[in-house]
Amino acid sequence: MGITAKGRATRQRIVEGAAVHLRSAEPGSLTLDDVRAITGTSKGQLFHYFPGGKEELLLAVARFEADRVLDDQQPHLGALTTWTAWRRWRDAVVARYRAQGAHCPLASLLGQVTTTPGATEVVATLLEQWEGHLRRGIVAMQADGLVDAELDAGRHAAALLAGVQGGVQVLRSTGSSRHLEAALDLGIDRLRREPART
Amino acid sequence: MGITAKGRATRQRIVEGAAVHLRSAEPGSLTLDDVRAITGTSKGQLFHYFPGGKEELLLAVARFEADRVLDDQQPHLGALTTWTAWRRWRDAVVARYRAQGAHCPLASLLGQVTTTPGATEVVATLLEQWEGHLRRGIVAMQADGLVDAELDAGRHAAALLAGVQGGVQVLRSTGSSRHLEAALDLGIDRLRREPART
DNA sequence: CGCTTCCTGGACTCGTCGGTCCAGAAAATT
DNA sequence: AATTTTCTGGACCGACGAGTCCAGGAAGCG
Repeated sequence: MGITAKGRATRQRIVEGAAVHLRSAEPGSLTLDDVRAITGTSKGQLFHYFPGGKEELLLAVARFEADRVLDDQQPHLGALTTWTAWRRWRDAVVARYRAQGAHCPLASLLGQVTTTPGATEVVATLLEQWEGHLRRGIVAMQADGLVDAELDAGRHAAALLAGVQGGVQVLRSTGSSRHLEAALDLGIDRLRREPART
Repeated sequence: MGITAKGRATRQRIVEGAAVHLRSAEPGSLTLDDVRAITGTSKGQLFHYFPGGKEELLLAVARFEADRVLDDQQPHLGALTTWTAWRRWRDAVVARYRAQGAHCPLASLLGQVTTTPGATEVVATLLEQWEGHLRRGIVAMQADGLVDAELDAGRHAAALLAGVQGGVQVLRSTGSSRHLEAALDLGIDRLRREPART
């Protein structure tokens, strides 16, 4: 019945191994043989733990990576209640993606999953949580009178998230973090100056 | 010697046919047989016109599509000299990507090209031109006194481009144009209110 | 018309990769 | 200890798709 501790360990090893491969120089397209090689497992095990085959495996890895994305921005992202926190968050994002360079594990991953409901769901969830953190941060700042209460928090959170996403994408293509930094700096700065309206 | 008119026509037919396929429901991965089927050509022709094989073909299609991206934003993008022009440009971008929905031909295309210098070059060029238009628009507005002259045009152009890119990406994942619109509207609005600084 | 060059078609090869299958080792359970 | 379940290894298969090759048709050219 069910699964043993050993089994769970192996499954975990597979997911993490695949993730490691994605972070390597040339992730290109991840093949099951790649996973086998890096994790020291056999085809049998792969299909034992992921009966849905490659797709199920990749989706598991995608979820794993999606969690990392947010984790890497903590603890700042979870407590954007002061300008200092925003600043630290900004730095963490820039640092993370600059270090990552052209290799966005999630991106190269999702490029391989045939556009299936599962894949979009992973992305949607990630974006939702991310934006939620930003929005709650803005609201908290408003509650403390640090940001104009009139400002539409949801709208600004959405725009900021878009800026970050786009900045990262440009960074992946050109290698420069200029756009990411501009989007972050101007986006955060915008929160300060909103009261100047009319 | 060289190439005849007939040959050029065939080559063009191949590129455009491939582009059509990418715009269809399930572009997934474009195979040479797909191209063959849709363009009524043979393997021989494909390799005759693209000796570099699939990669060279895909790159040609990518360049073709990249041009379309900017063309679809004209004439507005080329003459962002009034607030009305900015508004129209904004609407054109939203309309284009909303219509396109989850299918970004360029994105699904570049996902298939093994990260080669050629691929990044296409993207880099596109982004560069795009940003150049935005920057020149801001500068023009500054010259006419419609935008604060102190404002860093390059920085704002970069942030705006990032917002658009990210907005489109979110739209591709979630189907909602909320982020794209927020990024555009707040980004453009920011140009108006900059003088409020300090 | 003869000759060269370009264009077209499609059969064929060959590597890759996801997925299947089953035999047997290792644990758990009684 | 017996038996049942879970775990592991790897040989094997079949599909698919990129790229090769060459024979033959069309078009330019003296």
